Amino acid sequence: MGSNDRRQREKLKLRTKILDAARLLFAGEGYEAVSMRRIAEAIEYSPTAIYVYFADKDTLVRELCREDFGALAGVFRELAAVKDPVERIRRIGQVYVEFGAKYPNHYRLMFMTPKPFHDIEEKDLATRGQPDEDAYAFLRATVVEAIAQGRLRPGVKPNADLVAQTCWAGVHGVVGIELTHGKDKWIDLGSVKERTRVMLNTCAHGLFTETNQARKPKSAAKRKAGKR
Amino acid sequence: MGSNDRRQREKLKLRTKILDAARLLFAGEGYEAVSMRRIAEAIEYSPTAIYVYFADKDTLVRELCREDFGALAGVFRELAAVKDPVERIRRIGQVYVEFGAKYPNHYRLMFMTPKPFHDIEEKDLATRGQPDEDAYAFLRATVVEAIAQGRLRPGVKPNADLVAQTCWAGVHGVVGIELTHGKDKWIDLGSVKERTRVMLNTCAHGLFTETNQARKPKSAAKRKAGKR
DNA sequence: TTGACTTACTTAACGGTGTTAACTAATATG
DNA sequence: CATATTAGTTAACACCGTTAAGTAAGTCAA
Repeated sequence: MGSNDRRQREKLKLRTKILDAARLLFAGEGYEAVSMRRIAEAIEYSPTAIYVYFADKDTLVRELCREDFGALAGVFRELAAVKDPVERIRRIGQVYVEFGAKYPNHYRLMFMTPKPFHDIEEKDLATRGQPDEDAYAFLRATVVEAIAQGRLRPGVKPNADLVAQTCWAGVHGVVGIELTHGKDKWIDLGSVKERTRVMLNTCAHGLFTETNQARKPKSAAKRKAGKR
Repeated sequence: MGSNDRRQREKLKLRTKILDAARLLFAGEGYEAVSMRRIAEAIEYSPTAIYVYFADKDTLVRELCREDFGALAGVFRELAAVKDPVERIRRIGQVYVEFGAKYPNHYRLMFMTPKPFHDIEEKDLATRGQPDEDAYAFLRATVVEAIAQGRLRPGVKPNADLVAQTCWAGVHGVVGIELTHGKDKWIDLGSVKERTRVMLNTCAHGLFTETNQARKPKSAAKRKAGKR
């Protein structure tokens, strides 16, 4: 039955070929440019062959994004090494913006396009492993940690989701403006890097307190590890 | 020559009719749903008649958005009455988010879709009166005022564009998340209103200082007007 | 080994899209 | 009154995502 294995391997190979061809078009020219017919031409199959591997165009492109955003989740996992939770949030934000700026079309699809109505309420396993959800979970966990350490600025409601969503919205906005208005001439946009820095400072000062609090310099001085 | 006038009036009337038909489709179902043929059916003309009035679909829909966003610019103008610049920025943000949440498709087109490459560099008059540019100019002017009053938090670089863009990115992110993930089940999103509030507090505390500074309670006490 | 079944793929077509070319009828102007 | 312009038409082009129907090849039980 080894031939069955071979057939499966070949199937996977074509599937990969489809994804690669689609990725090339998508990354460079965006969702609209990815047409079933163009992919078909690239892989030298008929357009309908693609439907053996993917239910429709949207499924195909989303799968491609899911794969590529796995890389983002990977970088996030490395950031677990950053001890200080507030500093970790800064790093998450930095990485997030870099990723968005690097893969604008991926970002647009994943974070600027509503998901197609998944009408069956298959909440459990179907949605596991989605990089956007994982990324949010990671950010949220970091916020939980910060709250547990009493790092919230007085007056900020200790709601992990609310705080995480505010941080997310901040960097999300920076990316969004970059992608949508980055090439406009009427607005004097500085570098993404600087705008990200200012946004992260704003979130840090607006939502959290520094490790070294002015009033308790001694107790804070103990926690030197994990700072940049 | 009076008949010429009448003809012009009738032309304008049909133009308006086209825009209204397009608006109805666009607001409810989004850009894709606005097809030249659907509009044509609604106004009982042939699809090509539309091209007498608008160069292409994109021009049509953008014109429609431009008109509707004039309302936003109008609300902004009212906000000029708010004396305290930081408070005014909060109000701008509130109005901005409300508008985005109310007209998601308009917002998506204006602030989440890159403008089609306007290849001729007609920077001057062609782009005047664009509501997005006006809105940004208004926000920026308010930031300039805040800076002039020495309201920047120490450590924030006194760059009006940078600060304005950070505020903008903040609320832009709140709207973006609402529009894209507002109906997702995997994320625990609170109300837009609350998320906006937290974001605006974050910006206020992260970028500015309050009028009543702790160290100078007397000089600050004089400025009671314009505060909520 | 043969016949039934399954898999991987093809061709042809359906109903849609934005847009253009060519034409017509009505109006405005010299 | 002839000519030019305007506002609208029909028909077509070149795409699009997707499906139905058919085909050739491989698998597998009898």
